[in-house]
Amino acid sequence: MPELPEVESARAVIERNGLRRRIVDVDDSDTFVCRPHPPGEIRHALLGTELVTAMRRGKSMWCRANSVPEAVTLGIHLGMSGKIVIADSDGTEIDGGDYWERGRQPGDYRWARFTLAFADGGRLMLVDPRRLGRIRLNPPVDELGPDAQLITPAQFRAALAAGSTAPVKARIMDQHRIAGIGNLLADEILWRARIHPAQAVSSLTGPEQGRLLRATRDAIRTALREGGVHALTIIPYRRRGAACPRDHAPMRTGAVDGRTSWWCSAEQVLVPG
DNA sequence: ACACGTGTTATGCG
DNA sequence: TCGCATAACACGTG
Repeated sequence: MPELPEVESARAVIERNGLRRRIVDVDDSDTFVCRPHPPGEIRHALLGTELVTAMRRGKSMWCRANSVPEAVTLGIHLGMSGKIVIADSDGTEIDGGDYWERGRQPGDYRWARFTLAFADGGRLMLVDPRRLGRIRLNPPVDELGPDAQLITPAQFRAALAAGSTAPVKARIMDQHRIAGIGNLLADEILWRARIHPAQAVSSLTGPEQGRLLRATRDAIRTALREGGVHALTIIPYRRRGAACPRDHAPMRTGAVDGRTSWWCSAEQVLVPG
């Protein structure tokens, strides 16, 4: 389910198949997913327009509509269980990969929480069982940190600004500082960098910061190339009884930043500080 | 029946 | 006001 690589897949789906199609109907009746907009507000803003761009920063996407006189952007966030599905009038379904299916079959739109209907009969849907995804107009994307895929060394150092006792895992998952890293990607990055998830950011050494940036880039590049976070090395070893695939020490688990975390008991050691 | 969850955000506390 | 921890959100799955 969606972290940066999956969201990028969804963005590409919209870019390939959702742009330059006239919007003739909008279902924005799910007030939880479309909050804070009242029903009809998003519909009114988009009727008669076409989406013309599909952008992404971190896990957030937004599409510019060719509305006049004022520009409108449609913000899309997949949450934990959201997926973009585009179906043509003949029922052919184009999706963003297999990152969330859980037995769902093409044509099963029970959990369509938001729908754009196009003039040719096609539809773009946010399919989202848990309804933790979100649709809104003009999302404040500037509040997000730099995209984790594109972040520069200077931006990365700034995001790790010292003077904080926060766990490093919480810091790299803070979307306001670095955008795009979720729970699974964070575990992979920290495992690659051989850093304990609960290590205080203020205690990270220069070499550790360097390893962290390299691991971030490598993990994201791999996940993008392989089609999602499922392809990352450590994911199959996030389970009771597993051994680290590098040194075969037992994997440990615990809650860090309120999230289930897994790390190698030998290579990722919590040091005081 | 019950706990869990790959994300975000409101709330409370020091 | 800031940083941080926690609960809440919603609902399918094991």
